[in-house]
Amino acid sequence: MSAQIQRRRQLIDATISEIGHTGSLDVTVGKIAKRAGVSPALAFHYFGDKDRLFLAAMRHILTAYGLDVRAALRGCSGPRERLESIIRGGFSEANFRSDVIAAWLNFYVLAHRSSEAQRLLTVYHGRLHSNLVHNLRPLAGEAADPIARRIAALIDGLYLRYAHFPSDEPEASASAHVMAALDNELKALA
Amino acid sequence: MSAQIQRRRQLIDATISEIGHTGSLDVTVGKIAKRAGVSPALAFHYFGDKDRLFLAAMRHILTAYGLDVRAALRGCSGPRERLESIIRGGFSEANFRSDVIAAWLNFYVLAHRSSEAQRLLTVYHGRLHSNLVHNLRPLAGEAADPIARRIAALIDGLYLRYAHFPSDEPEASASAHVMAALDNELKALA
DNA sequence: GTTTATTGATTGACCAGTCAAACAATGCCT
DNA sequence: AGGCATTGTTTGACTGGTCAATCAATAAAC
Repeated sequence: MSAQIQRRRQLIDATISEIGHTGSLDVTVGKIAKRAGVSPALAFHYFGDKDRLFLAAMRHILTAYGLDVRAALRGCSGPRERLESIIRGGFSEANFRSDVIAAWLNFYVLAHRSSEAQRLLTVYHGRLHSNLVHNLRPLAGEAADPIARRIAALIDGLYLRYAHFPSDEPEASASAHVMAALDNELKALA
Repeated sequence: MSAQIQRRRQLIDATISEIGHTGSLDVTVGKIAKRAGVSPALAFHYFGDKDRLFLAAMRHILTAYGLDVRAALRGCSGPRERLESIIRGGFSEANFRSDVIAAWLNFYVLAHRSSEAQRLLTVYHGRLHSNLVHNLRPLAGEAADPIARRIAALIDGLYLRYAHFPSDEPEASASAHVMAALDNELKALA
């Protein structure tokens, strides 16, 4: 029973790591298994097929991200503080690792083919959007929705850039950019 | 001699179209050739290998984009007008087709592996950035650089979202979002 | 008749997924 | 405690299919 979840976890980690290494979903189950130190057949035994292994890896990343944000939100009082937590969550250490970024990017590509991937992506977008809107409402009223869309897109865009030019936008700078944009949005309302 | 460029063009179009159809770079030369109405061997004859065919397709998209923007800039007088042209260029009909978007997305993934792809991507980023900065300078002075980074990232982010939720952000709305962000940036300086 | 364009046939590598068998642990009976 | 069955874990060997790339041969053009 314990071996089961241990192996699954091992294989999921190896999957993310291997995607990060090659930079694409063009990764063989053999390579993943070797990285995890088990035989390829075991991966099929636990996940059924390659796609389900990828989806499990992505689900793992998404829940980790969700936990991160929720933990950060716990210590906040005002909406402004909460918005900053949400923003920082997107660029937190755990999500800004280059292998995680590569997995995200490829996840976007996978969403073109796999309806389950598309569903997961929709869940992420929906959560981010509603988090942003909820905390923007008291500060921006009616304008909360369009502002949230711009902030979310800006986060994605900065993320995408970091994926290829790490030195360009280090972690802190990425958050700072989004904060600045948020400031501008709110200032413009006055 | 003319057949050469005609076939190349045919194959490049088929490549983009096929990437758009499957939504990924996981596309066989056979499929591309069939779509172009020629034998697979011909693709190898003209492009050498698969990667070079992809790169040629991407170069084609990038030059088309560059021409679009340059043409739009021609009719503009002030920096503000030029900025709007640049923004609209990113979301122009030609670049906002779903197959072109799919190609872009996969191009980002390809840039992880292929140094030539990375080079092309850098060229695009550099051109966009310098276009933005050049026209922001008279309006924003010192702040031109960081603003340009945010605008560029916002464009990329909105583009990425449209890739999966076309109904969410129709063409006009995407430009409008970026214009709004630009307004906010400039207003905040005052 | 020579060059250019094009193809069909083929090859060699790789890879997702299967399967039956080996191996380990766990409990259960006496 | 010691054997024995049952269940879960892990693997090596294999297969069927796919695909990039090659090449020698044919058709077209000039």
